[in-house]
Amino acid sequence: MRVSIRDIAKHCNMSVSTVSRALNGDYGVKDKTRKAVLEAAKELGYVPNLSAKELVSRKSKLVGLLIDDSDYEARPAFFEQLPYINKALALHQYRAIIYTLNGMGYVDGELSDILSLRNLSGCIVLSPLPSDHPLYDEIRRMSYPTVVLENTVLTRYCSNINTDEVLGAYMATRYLIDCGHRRIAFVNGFEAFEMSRERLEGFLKATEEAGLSKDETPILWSDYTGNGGKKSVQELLRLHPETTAVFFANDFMAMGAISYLAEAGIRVPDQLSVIGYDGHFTGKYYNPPLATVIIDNPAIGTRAAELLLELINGGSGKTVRIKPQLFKGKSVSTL
Amino acid sequence: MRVSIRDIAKHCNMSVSTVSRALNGDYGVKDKTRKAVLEAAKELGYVPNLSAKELVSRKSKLVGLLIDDSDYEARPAFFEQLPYINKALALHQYRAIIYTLNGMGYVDGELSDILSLRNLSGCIVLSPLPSDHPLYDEIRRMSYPTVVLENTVLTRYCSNINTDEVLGAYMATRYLIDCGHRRIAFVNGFEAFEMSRERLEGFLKATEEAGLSKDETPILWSDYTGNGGKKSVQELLRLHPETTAVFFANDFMAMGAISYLAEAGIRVPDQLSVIGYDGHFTGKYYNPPLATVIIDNPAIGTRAAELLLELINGGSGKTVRIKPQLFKGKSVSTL
DNA sequence: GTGAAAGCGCTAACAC
DNA sequence: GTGTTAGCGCTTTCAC
Repeated sequence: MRVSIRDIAKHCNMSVSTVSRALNGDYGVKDKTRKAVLEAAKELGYVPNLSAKELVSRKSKLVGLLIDDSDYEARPAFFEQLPYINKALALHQYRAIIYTLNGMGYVDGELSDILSLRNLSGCIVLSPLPSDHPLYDEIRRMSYPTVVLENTVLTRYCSNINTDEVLGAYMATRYLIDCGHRRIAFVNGFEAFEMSRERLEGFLKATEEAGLSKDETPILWSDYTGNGGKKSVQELLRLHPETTAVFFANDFMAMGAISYLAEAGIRVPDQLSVIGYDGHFTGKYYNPPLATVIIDNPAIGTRAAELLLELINGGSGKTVRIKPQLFKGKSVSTL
Repeated sequence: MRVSIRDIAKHCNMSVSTVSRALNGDYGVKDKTRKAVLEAAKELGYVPNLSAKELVSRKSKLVGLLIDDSDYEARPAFFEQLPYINKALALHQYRAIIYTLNGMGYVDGELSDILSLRNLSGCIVLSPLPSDHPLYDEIRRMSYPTVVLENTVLTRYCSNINTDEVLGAYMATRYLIDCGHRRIAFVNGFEAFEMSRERLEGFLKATEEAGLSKDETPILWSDYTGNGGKKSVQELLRLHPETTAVFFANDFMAMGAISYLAEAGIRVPDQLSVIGYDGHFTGKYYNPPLATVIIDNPAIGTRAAELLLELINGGSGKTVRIKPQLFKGKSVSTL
């Protein structure tokens, strides 16, 4: 049978409350007592029962991780963040339950239910969702500690963490400009995402600063997938054949485009320069190695977990911005 | 305050046990009673307290997902499987806790502790680990429902699920042979992994069947990373310049190699044919689209969860093999 | 510094 | 078919 604190108490000739206090590092136990308890616990192979702990304390050392239940392509960042989230949580004995929720079929109140069902201490919303998604409204009304990625949802109980997307897009565009390009197209992802709009802002900032006209810098809207990138670049070549460089709002679109261009006999970067966004790790093995803006997913994962722990411990919601970094690769030529 | 079954009982003028029975779909309650309870539950906004349920029933609807806490490159499959695992589990109200364990620093007994700490119903070991890893020994001794991926650990309480690696590697090699190649190299990953040895077996089966000699079919050992692939292809060109096709035991090695080859001015597939393994989704956006063997991660994820649920419900350990599928891409030429 | 006792929300005998 | 009651393993007053 399983060893409980009652067994330890018996073994040590003490009461269960003393054992409990000793085990939990509370004050009010003699060093000697604590030592005896700890020893007995080890000897008997005691493993605490968290269900019991959670029942009485009305909270668990469990947090929810929410990701959108969509295609894998839509959420590469999550998977680079996860180990870091887990590591930061584990430092404080927290664990993560993964919820894959259907972004489309979201039912109001779902999140609150998820949280209260298991007495979760809080949650991290990892997938970017359209800014007007009901989940965000619910978070604004809730009083559960929550951290939201890639979206601004700031309350007493909710922190945000984002890459500085405006800066990232600015850096990418600026790099193309610095390489002598003036005919620069931007292929963006879904407009409903806050990050898309911010990336656009960064693009515009750089092009305007360089005095490039709207005609020189066409903007296309796509869907963040490789296929979408392929289609967009086809359209781009048709409508704006004078383009010399394209900034794709993520790496997969850039890859899909380059793959298509190669088949069409258009060489990257000799005939067309391409830069992506995200810093997906396969980019460095791409042919050619893909210029991109690296998002610091380890930092985001770690900070997201830390922000959540702060909220759980009574802190207030805040916003954190992570700096991106340019990776030049070999997909951009100098004119 | 939070609504409990006691509140519902009061509200309906019944006892808590009746409410409990009604809520849990047990027999022994009149339809009318159940209906009243269900209605009251909804009206009052009742959310069950799983901690309490778990405490008394001594088990939870929680399973552990174990992944190795190594570089992202080492575990792409997991991330394609996760949504399917989650979906299959959710069908039976199960949820997954993610444990990132340090494969290197594994302490004997760790897994059992993880499982008993939260009364987990079982676990799925998702990352391939060296066959002699102590974790597998522990699983062989344990009596917790466990599903192991990519390794043969079969007990009363432990099922396996694997891709048919021998077949997959055979298909890849056979494809190269069918395209007229006779000088075929194989760049494998870590030998300590069961899947590596099986992939080798498939390679050998195909080459022997075609009557190719050992000299014609050199074997190199690498590490499943893009960088490793790059280094291996360099070595290969030096030692076996007569090679016309290379089979890499995963896609990232193949990508790293192609990326290097392009820089070195060697065209794929014109001068050297390349096929990978895994079917990583970025392969289809690669330049050129990468020939590979597609592992059916959705099926593996779903089946893994189902196997675990079977074990939890008293079933016995079994082995399941999933068929891989050839994707021809454009990285292999016909001689 | 330690013990006794109540109770967290729920299930499962056992009675009726 | 429904109610009563005794816990599940633990924390936390409140005494002493």
